Amino acid sequence: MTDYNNPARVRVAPSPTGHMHLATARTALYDYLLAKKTGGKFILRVEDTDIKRTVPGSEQEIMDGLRWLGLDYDEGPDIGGPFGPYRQTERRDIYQQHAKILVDKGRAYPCFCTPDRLEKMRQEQQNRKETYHYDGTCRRLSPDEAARRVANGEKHVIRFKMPQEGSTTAHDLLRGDIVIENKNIDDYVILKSDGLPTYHLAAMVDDHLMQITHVLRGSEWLSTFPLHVNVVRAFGWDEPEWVHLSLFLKPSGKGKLSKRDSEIAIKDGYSVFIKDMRDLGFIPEGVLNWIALMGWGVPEDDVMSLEEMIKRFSIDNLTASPAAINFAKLDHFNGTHIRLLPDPELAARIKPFFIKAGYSVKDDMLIKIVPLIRERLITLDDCVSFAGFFFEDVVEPNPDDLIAKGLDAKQSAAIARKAYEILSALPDLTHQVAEPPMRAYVEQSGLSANQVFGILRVATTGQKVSPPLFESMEIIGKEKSLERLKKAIEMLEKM
RNA sequence: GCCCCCAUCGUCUAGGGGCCCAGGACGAAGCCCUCUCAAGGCUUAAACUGGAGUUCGAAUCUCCAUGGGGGCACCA
Repeated sequence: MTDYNNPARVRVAPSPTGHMHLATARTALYDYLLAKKTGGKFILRVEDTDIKRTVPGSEQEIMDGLRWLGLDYDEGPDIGGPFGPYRQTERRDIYQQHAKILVDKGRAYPCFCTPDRLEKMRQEQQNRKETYHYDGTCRRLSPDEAARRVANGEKHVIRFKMPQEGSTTAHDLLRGDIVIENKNIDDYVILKSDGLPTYHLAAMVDDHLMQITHVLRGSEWLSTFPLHVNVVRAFGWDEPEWVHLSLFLKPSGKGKLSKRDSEIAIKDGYSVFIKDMRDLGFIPEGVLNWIALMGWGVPEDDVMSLEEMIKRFSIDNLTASPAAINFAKLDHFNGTHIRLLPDPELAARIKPFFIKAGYSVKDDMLIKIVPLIRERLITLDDCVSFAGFFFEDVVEPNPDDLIAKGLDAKQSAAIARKAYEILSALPDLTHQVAEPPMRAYVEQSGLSANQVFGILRVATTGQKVSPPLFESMEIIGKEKSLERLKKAIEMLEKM
């Protein structure tokens, strides 16, 4: 059982090597929930030690993404904090000092093997169908000789000296003890020849120095978990609590979700990148609820706000098995949370989508439209296809759509003329005023409401599917509604 | 190939030895409501990977097999 009474310090530590991914968002969410639940701190640390892979703008995208989701961090590269800097390339000296500590302790050693030699060795081992492992050439160097060569300026890396005997037991909150034979763990490079650390050093040093209490990370780290535990112990530090989260799988369930999958998803209006989510019309509440439940089992009432998630979150309810992502479920949560938004809030959120589609939005009209389309939206972007016609001067219906089901153009025109007659005689077209006489007409004409209202719908909105007819005409206004109806009559008469 | 992790409806999951001929959600199908489309309500189909144990009793514990996933870099 996890103690939720002590403030936790948790961190999300993405590397700025591309677009921010769903999995990063979920780790951040759980981190955030744990921090808030315990009154602790949620920290963003940027792991940018691989200069070659660093993508400009990526760090900003991560920060924007976290804020868009509403996962505001308490400490981070742009806002600082008591344990900074929060960008690993700015902590270079710290890692070098710590690498030296390990070397002095005899727990790490300089390695002068060239990348070429290593690559050749890898090839040979592969040919012999062996697992790649460092052959220990430099491990066998005497400390004096190694020190001399380092002093001579010879190019080198620092490797961690794994014990060659025995086994390591590492404890994970979700999976219990993980035991592995030490001989199966290589002497990993912890400090590269460019002077920057690898993850194995940097993350361990930072987590300790930043007083991280719980490390939540993807289960792709499970295989190097025992190494990390050894590094921490070599320093003589206390370990944080470790939680290896389940992986996200492709929608097919075949293989780990990768950045490539976004290219496929985008064709269907989905994405695995947070920045796309926003543009596609997904809202943070929906995305959060969706990713929260992949890897976290809640018995019932699975529609939750961030606040509710904080209340209900528990590490013990996290699941260890990989989860295939399911965009249909994202639709569901997005639609559900859209329906939960108050009118003015929803209005503010859909406005940019109308504008992006080229409409000039009138706010007074927008607020009236919101209740009509709320329960019809899966994404915010859907507002355009549902309600764009409200901001249109004229609509261009497909003539064939004006013909009611089971009737011909002539009959449809007659109905339209009658409707025009009834509606134009009314003082205004509020739905309370307009609907009763039209219902009465349907009644006495022997036609179906579907037929009559269908013609009116296509005539006034220009589309076969629309928000409720009379409520829509009310917003369009009497003048414009009749104008559109008249035009439709003309179209029908020409057929 | 080697090492590690995981295993309940199509998907996400509840389940901690009897409360389970297995519950919820998404999706699917049907019905109701209905001016279209939704939303909403009701209903149905749909799962404990297999085999050995342990036990009076196993979805739950153990082992093996199988399947799935991850890792095997001077990447994170």
